[in-house]
Amino acid sequence: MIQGLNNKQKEAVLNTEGPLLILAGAGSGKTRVITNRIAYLIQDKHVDPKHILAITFTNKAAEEMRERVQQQVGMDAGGAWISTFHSCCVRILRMYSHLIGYDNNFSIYDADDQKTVVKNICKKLEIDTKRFKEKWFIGQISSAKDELISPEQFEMNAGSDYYLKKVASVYTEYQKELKKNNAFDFDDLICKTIELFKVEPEILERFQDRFRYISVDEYQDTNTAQFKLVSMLAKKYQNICVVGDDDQSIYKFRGANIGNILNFEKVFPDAKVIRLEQNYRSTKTILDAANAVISNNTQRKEKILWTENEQGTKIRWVFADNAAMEAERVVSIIKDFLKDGYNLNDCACLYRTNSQSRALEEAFIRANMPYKVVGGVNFYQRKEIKDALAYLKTIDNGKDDVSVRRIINTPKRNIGAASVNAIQSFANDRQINFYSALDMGVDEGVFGKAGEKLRSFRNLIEDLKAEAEEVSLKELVDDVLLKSGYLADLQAENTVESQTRIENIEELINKVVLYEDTAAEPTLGGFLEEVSLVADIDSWDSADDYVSLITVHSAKGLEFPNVFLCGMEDGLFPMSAAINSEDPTDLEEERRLAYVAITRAKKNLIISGARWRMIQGETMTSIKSRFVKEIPPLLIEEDRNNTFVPKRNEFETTRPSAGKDFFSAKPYAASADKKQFEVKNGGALDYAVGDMVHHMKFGDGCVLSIDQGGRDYEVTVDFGGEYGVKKMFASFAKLKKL
DNA sequence: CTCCTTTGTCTTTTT
DNA sequence: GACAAAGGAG
Repeated sequence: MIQGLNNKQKEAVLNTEGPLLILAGAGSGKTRVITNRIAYLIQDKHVDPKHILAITFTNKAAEEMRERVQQQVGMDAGGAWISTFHSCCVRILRMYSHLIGYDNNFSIYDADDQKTVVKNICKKLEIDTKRFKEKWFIGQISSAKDELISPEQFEMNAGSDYYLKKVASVYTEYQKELKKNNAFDFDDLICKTIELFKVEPEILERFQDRFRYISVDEYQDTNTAQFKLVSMLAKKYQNICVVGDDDQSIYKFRGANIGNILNFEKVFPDAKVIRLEQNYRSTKTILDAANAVISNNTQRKEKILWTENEQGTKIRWVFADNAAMEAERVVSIIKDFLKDGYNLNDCACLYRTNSQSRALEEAFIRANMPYKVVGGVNFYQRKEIKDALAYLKTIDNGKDDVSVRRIINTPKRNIGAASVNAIQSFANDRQINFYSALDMGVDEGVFGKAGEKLRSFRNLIEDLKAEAEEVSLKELVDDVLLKSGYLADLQAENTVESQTRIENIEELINKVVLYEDTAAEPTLGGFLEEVSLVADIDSWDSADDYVSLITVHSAKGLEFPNVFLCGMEDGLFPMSAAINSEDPTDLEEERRLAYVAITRAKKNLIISGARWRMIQGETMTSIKSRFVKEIPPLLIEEDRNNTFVPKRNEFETTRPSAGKDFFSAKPYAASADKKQFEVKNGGALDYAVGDMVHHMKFGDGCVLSIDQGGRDYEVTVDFGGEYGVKKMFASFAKLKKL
């Protein structure tokens, strides 16, 4: 069990009794320690697997850990709970949520559902959603829940503050609404489990006795509520092991509380602390760079990560002219790696924001190189999938108003807002759920002309409900799509888009089949639950050969021989919001994110950026990220194939909001359109000094001068009036001669 | 009631 | 530029 572990790691594995805090630096083998620890408990200490609870950050990590434990122990560790906080809580709530006033077949609401609920509440409370965004309320409510603040407490804390009072009223309504719909949001899963434990101490004790050995991975990213939950569970036996690295805390925005690392020793006073500081993953160069960057943070536990690995190659810095060319360069470097014997899945492109994947994707498609975008628009967030799931949720949980309202007119049944409002007010009058109101109202004939349409919808749902008891899940889903007319509608549309939607639905059916084949006791509720808790990263599979395109957040916990860190420009990474924030810890969080990104690399790290980039439809110019500048120059070299156009930096001054519309034209695509680019710039412009020209934004103006600047022309135009004299690049301004 | 056009917002990051 | 939400015409 402890072979091949270093002394510190051994110590961490063998210390099974009592509270233990493991501070594990990046690449220090913490996953290995946790799995070995669990295996050691089962095999050497003869602990029954059912007494073990291991919390991981993603389902993927849980699955992997389960496999590795099984491999080591050579037996089924099935009795052990290895899961995420959320799945763990769902499991508990499915058994006992009736004790806190919910049905055990509750729905789980995602961000979209939350927004729908809040939107309705705002309408009811006459809150202007232009001034107060639904998202803002959801954020406030979520942070409150992360800190275990109830609506009542929130109201009290709000005092006479106008804004907080508004939030309090929405929060109160929101909780009422969710309860009425028999639904939990993600935060509720944690909070309501805690509530259950508080209300029913004997249930808590049952779980305390069950989970005598608890471990929590990625401890730095737990929030207050999650910490409270594990503390409660571990209170009786005190065998709790948490593993984390404060330098990799990147979820502050989600309520993660670094204080948990400090608090741990307060809540568990005899906690032992073990530091894992030897890195087995990266070359010296990469590790030195990571250490240099993170040392600029003031808010951290000082630690020294070291490695016995070789020095390795220098980090490469690529600064391309625009995002397309950056992507081209990434692709060509990957081709070089392939020549060196690497596979595609040895390579990953990491970026700060999901929107950056597009430029890379285009380059990969052009190069005919297999790639996979991890994350982006989650499969389960697609319209067609959400629609299908809303049908299933309606069948499973008739109280789920959000789902019923979603599908009542999808596909089109000529049931409009008027009918929906009529049902809602009927429901309000009788204090019943939306669907019950629909059901009763139809029978009592209170909906007038719309009655027949509503009746056939009601009959459809009742029909499917009855069927759900009889047939397999797959048959049920098939029939939902068939009898609702949803599939027929898509087929009739017959567009490329509707075709992809059908394919996605087929994919969903595959997942249903897979679930039915693998689950011990497949149920509709079980399927819906599995589906609502998937993370982006869960779909990632290291076995297939493709390049991974992934956000830095999602890449946490992964490692690749060759890492491309793309879009390293000031304003993008770190984001300008963090740069301009009054709170200096925002920038530190960005730096930790950069640290996470750098430490994903084992052998080669390529950092790239683009001088010009389209952001929200506007082209911006940027400079090298401050984080790249924090890497000692000795460790980094300029990419040889860099194209450098010095003149362009002059335009930085025109950048932020003042020069908003300055480069309002389409960026040219990279090599595919290169010819076009050269013609446009090498060839003569069709206007000259003194000509009148037209600009999309500024209107008509007179050309004052044309200068050769870098590889483009700089044109100065006097537009007169409010815009005055503007300087711009010919290829971007798209001026038309009048 | 639906469809089409226009307008506005958005990009941090996710269980 | 992309997408959702709101507004207006049929």
